[in-house]
Amino acid sequence: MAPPVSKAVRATVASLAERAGVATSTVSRALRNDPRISAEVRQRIIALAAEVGYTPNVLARTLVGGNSGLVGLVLGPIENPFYAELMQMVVARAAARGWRLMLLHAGPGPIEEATAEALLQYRVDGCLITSAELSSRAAAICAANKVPLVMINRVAWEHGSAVSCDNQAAGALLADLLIRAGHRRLAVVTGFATTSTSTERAEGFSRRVAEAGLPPPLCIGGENSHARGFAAGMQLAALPAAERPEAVMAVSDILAMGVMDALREAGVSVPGEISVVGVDGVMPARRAPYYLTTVSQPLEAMVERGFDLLAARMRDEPREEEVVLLRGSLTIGRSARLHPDDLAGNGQNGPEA
Amino acid sequence: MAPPVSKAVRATVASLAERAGVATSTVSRALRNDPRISAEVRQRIIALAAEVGYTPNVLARTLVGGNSGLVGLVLGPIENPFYAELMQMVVARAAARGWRLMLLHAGPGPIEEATAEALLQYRVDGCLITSAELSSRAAAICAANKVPLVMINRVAWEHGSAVSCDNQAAGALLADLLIRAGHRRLAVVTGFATTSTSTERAEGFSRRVAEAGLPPPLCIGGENSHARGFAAGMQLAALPAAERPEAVMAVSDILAMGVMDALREAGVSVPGEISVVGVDGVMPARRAPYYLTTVSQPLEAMVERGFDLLAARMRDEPREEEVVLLRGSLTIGRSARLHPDDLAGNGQNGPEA
DNA sequence: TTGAAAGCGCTACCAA
DNA sequence: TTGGTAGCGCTTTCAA
Repeated sequence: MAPPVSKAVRATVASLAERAGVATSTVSRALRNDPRISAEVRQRIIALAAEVGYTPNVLARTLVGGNSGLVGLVLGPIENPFYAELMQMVVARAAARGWRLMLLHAGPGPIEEATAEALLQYRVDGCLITSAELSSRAAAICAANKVPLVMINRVAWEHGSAVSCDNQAAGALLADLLIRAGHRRLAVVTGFATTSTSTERAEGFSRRVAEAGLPPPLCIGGENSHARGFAAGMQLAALPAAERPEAVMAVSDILAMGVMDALREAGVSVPGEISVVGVDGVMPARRAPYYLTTVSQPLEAMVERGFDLLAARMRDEPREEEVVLLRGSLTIGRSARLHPDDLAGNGQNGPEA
Repeated sequence: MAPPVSKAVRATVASLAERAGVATSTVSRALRNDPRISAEVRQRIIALAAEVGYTPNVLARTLVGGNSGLVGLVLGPIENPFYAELMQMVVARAAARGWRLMLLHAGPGPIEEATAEALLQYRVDGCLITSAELSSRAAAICAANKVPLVMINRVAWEHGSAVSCDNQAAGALLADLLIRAGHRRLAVVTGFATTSTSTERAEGFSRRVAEAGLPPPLCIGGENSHARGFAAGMQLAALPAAERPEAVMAVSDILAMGVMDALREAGVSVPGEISVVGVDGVMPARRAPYYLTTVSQPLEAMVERGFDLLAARMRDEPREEEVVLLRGSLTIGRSARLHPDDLAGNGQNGPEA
């Protein structure tokens, strides 16, 4: 084994061409399986490349006009396990497609302008966004420079496509479930009023409640965090038993977990005295002590469709900016008293699951 | 061929030079504040660049020999909130240093070789690793190509530097705490036997127990997950009360949470009948229903020191590969019965915190 | 089927 | 203080 000395001098098409006694263009073609290279020469060059451990310089390749293979990724606050799980899925599927991820942002708050610049500086092929807080200025930068944008778990605004769960349907599904179980006094714990996921889920829920002729649900919350869910739970627990809702839908699992933690800490039994359901289907909510009944988002499908949209727009396909809505699936847990017929749901959140 | 939709034609040093009536080299220097450019010309060029929305092409800049500004990031399984929190910190600190992150891996299992190749293909300046499972082949690739490697939360092996919490000390600290509280029968719930974090914490704990003349702690576990912690908790709950440990240290918070969930589900009170402590200091463990007593890792300091090490090695400073050990801080919660003197700890994990 | 040469956008070196 | 020019590593005409 040859001991590598100082700055590892990496092989290039030129060095390979020289050693193989051919032109650089021949090396370039052979390495990318261009059909008009004789099998003999191709084999020789490929073998040589492997021997010297040649790695193509993607930067140079991109410079001459190719794709960078880079996809920007903007994540929301990771306190919410949903984003963590989404990220993991994105990483897995990106690798499967041979795309590399540039992690631009993770956390609360808007993405800085300097960060958005990176999209251009590195000639990123496209960008995946899971937080609404890409500043409009940053969005404008992308639009002006034709960087395809796809949002996951958010409906798109001016520019870009989006894939999202059918949040209205999810809210309606849960409303039906709770109403069928006989619950009459209902409540909704909401997230940020500015995010489509929160408002749509609440809307779908409330509409169904209205259609059932029940009084409108009590609405509390206003932020998508465990802490806010906890506060909401305490609020509910403080209500006189006669006024307290019999069932509550939190617009996200993290909120639902907070609600459950607060209720139980306050001595209110879940689901004994109050039923709690959520939306998202995150891992921690599947386990003790929650065993949450929820609508699980089809994470893998969402990410795949998001990448499909991105790929289409990267190919400059003249398709409309589109919004793909995927249906979530009901996961029955033990956090809500349900109608016996509903206890045999698709997914199960319980100790045996 | 179909006419390709015009990609936005971006400004370049050449186009700026032409419009400004100067040479490209002058533009290049002006834009990077080279001192030997007259203020007048510099201003004019900078204004022009701003006017046309010029963005430098980092790829080209890197090609001529500069740094890519790219740092590779390898994460462990995100089921564990510790990795999610670590990631968020890494993103924040990287942005502050003007570095871009290339997210190579997130999840369990080893990093694929194809992924490791990206480090070379994109001329990444360095790589941050938080999972031990960078395959040795991938590590060899980095070593051979002089890509600086820094591990966080793991001790380094052959190649690269590392920054980690003083895990032995953390284990010892918790042992002292529990022993001082009067606990005599102790247990340890371990993670993977192959990760330094798990073994070191268990070692530090066990050594202190031995020094106190107590019988060696019961050891169960073997995997760093909530599920395994839950299983361990069930095992403990099934023990006859006379044999059951009075206190248990889990080597991570996620394990501790699993243990607590299982014990409580089995009707064993925590901390009433058994005390539980963990290590890491993750967010969810700070909240209801855990309020975990734990040793919190100094996340920000760890990331900062990790970046410092990376920066030093990127500058080719001839320093030794080093291991930086940072001390964690005790966070007192309500998951363990403690000596009254210890209840006034540094951090607090409680509803009022 | 292969080669020669012209760049991609940028920086660095050497002159002026 | 500025300009010209030679590449960085790669792909891609255009010729042979």
